[in-house]
Amino acid sequence: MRKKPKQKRSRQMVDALIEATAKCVTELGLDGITTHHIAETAGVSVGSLYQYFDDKDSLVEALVDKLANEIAEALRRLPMMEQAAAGAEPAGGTAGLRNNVHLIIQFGFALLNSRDGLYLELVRNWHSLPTDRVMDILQQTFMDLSRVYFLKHYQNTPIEDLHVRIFIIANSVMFTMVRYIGQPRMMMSQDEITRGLTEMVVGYLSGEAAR
Amino acid sequence: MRKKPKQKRSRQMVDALIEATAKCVTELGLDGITTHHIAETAGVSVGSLYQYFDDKDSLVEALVDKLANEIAEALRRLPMMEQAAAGAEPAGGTAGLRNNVHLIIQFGFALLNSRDGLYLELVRNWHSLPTDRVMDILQQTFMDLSRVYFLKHYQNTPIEDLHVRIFIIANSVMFTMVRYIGQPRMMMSQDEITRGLTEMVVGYLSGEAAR
Amino acid sequence: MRKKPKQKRSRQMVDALIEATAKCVTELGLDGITTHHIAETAGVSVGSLYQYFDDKDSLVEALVDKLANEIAEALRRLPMMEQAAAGAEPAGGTAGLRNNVHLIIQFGFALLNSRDGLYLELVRNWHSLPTDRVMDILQQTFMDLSRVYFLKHYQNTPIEDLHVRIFIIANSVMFTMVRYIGQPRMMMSQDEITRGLTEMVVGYLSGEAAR
Amino acid sequence: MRKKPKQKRSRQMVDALIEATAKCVTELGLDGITTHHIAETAGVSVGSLYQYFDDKDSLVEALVDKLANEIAEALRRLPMMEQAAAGAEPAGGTAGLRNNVHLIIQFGFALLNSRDGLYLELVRNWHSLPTDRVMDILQQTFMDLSRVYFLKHYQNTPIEDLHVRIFIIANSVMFTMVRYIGQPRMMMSQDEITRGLTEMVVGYLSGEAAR
DNA sequence: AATGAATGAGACTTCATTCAT
DNA sequence: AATGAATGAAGTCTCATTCAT
Repeated sequence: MRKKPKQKRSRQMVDALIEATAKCVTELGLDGITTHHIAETAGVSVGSLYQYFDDKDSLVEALVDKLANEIAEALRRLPMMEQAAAGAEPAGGTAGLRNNVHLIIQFGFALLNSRDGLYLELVRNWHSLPTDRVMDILQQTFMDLSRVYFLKHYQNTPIEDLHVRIFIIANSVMFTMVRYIGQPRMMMSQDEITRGLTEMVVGYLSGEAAR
Repeated sequence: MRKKPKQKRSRQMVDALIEATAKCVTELGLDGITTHHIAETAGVSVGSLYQYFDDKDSLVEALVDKLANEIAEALRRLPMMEQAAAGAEPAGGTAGLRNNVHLIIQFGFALLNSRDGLYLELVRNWHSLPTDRVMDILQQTFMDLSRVYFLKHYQNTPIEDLHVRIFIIANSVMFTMVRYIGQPRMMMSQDEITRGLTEMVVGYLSGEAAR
Repeated sequence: MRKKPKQKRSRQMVDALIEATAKCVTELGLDGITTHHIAETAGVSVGSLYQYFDDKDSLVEALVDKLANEIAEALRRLPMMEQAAAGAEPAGGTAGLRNNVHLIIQFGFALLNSRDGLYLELVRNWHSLPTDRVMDILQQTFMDLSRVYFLKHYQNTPIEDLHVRIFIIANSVMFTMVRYIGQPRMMMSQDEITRGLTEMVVGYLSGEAAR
Repeated sequence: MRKKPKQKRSRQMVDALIEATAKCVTELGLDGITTHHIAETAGVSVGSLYQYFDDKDSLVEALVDKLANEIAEALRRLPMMEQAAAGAEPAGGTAGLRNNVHLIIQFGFALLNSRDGLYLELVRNWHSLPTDRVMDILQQTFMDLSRVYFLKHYQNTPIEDLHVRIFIIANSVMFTMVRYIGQPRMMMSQDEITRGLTEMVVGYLSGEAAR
């Protein structure tokens, strides 16, 4: 970012531009956007755009950053997360785990379907984006959540490779969902996918080898 | 494809162009390639390129097609596949399944790491490619393989949602691997990922709910 | 036209581009022009061209439009037209008609010879241009003029097929002139053609069958 | 033309290429044709095309030449022409003239509408073609025909400017017809145009000033 | 003679970025 | 600070013509 938006005016401008970028991405796809489109959508001139952002990529980066924070925030507000944060004892047994996994996956689907597919488009193009921060946030969040469970139930024999499991699960779930939504002809219901993913994840997290 | 390469000469040209496309993709990324680059890499003129392909996209499509066939071929040559095709009885029990899953995942990693990351780059950009055929091939292959196992072991109570499981597994495994390889700072070994994925997949396929 | 040239600067640019197009057409022929040529002639970059016009055709269209208006304006300023517009009584008898027809044909020749043959080149290529508007303007003008005469002299028995006569005359005169000018080796003088055309037109308009 | 087609094979090839050119022109328009299209339509290779013609323009030139001869031939076969050639006395008075003019104009319309608009397209593009020869042929023909009439009827006072009149008439008639056919929305019938043109021409040829 | 693969100059158009006002 | 006109490099694709076989 070229300038630190200290003044109110500037922050408004920056926000407007980021939001315009979001709109353009949903409407034109990540590589359909142009600086003119974004400026026009934001109701400002291209010149102003370059006053606040070094180049087109910085804009997208800022958008991704913003969304990452939004997601982190939304995650933190999930019931289970708040409970965990509050030090509450998680629902015991596999049933509780399954329930929470299920909720998170539903949350993921809701996210990917929200904002007119903005997240979907961004996840699709994650490889040309600085998505790492987002994934980090997600993984960290899941990690925190999982740790609570495992500290609780298997504290005697802690899982060594938790970070590996989290990595695998996060990516498996996320990209399976994205691929599913992207499918034109859906040969299976979202509910089936949700249940399947839940099954897989719970099995993996609580499986024999986990102990 | 604009012309049916009947003559020997033509097929060479087509192959050279596709191979040049492959090279350019690995060197410049999928959306860094240009028709001139490809032609130059193939050692011919742009005109020749358009003599054999309608446009740039057709070239990429041809490349994807070719690779899809290569992969299908390679899969068919995997020991377990040949045995299955030969009607051989699969190794019994979970151990046999685990072993095969492990082998397939290793095969996948080998594939993604081969060709200087060509596959990696293509999978990354699957959303802007006619990847469906490839995924179809892969899923079909896995489906065939899985069926053998399940017909064998659970023929009394066949798995209703096999296609859902295959979809989930194929995407989970593939994109987790891609994400792993794409990670600049690897915090875990490929072996850990391989074992983790194997664990997850086997658990999912042979879990309680599968019966 | 891509942008409404509201600002002074814009209108200058648009005019410069249209004028450059005119120059290129006279120098290179209608299908010898290129966007780069035009931009260069106008002293701007190709990009600017596309800032104001959708494509090459739009430019030519704008040129034709502009010229059409110029011609219409010039016609309106012809003595006979002003008189007619003012409701003045046209010179009586065939002599008056002949005189006016003669003047219009001379005007036509002057037009086709002006601007370094710009009009000539455009009329030659009328079939690939939106020339309809121009012809409409011309025909309408002639129609108006003619009507005055005929209302005056033959009001008892108005000419039923006036529009047919105008169509025939307009095209006959215009293309005969164009063909004449295009002839490399002129075997007859422009004056002879002018008189011949006048003769033919007057004869046709005031002939027996006209009554 | 690069080679004189002495052998039978060659002449066939040349004819096939010219005919293919004709077909392409009617189907694609004069500036839609490509050498490949023509060669393919003729059922030969591009190379062969260049064996017999220097370049694309030579091909079109040959086509125009061929058509010019066909037209000349067709004209010569018109009843009035045969009679004139046979030294027969033309039908006396204006009635005979009118009748013949009418027939020629109908012949012209038939020609322009024949061959799927081939002639139409060529006349439209006369300016980029070596049409002069054709016009010469037509004018000469008309000149011959007219001369018979005028020698007969006005031999005492021969028309000085016959060539001017012929030039004017030929172009007037031809381009008025072309323009008429080209009109998408026909606001008048072909018959009206034919009669109008006849009227004009006859009036011009037999008018006061002609004597 | 015939073929048709190969050539490559050149046309059109886009769009990130700059800079004078 | 804001504007938006101007830039021009770069990319895609066409097609007349040549030349090795």
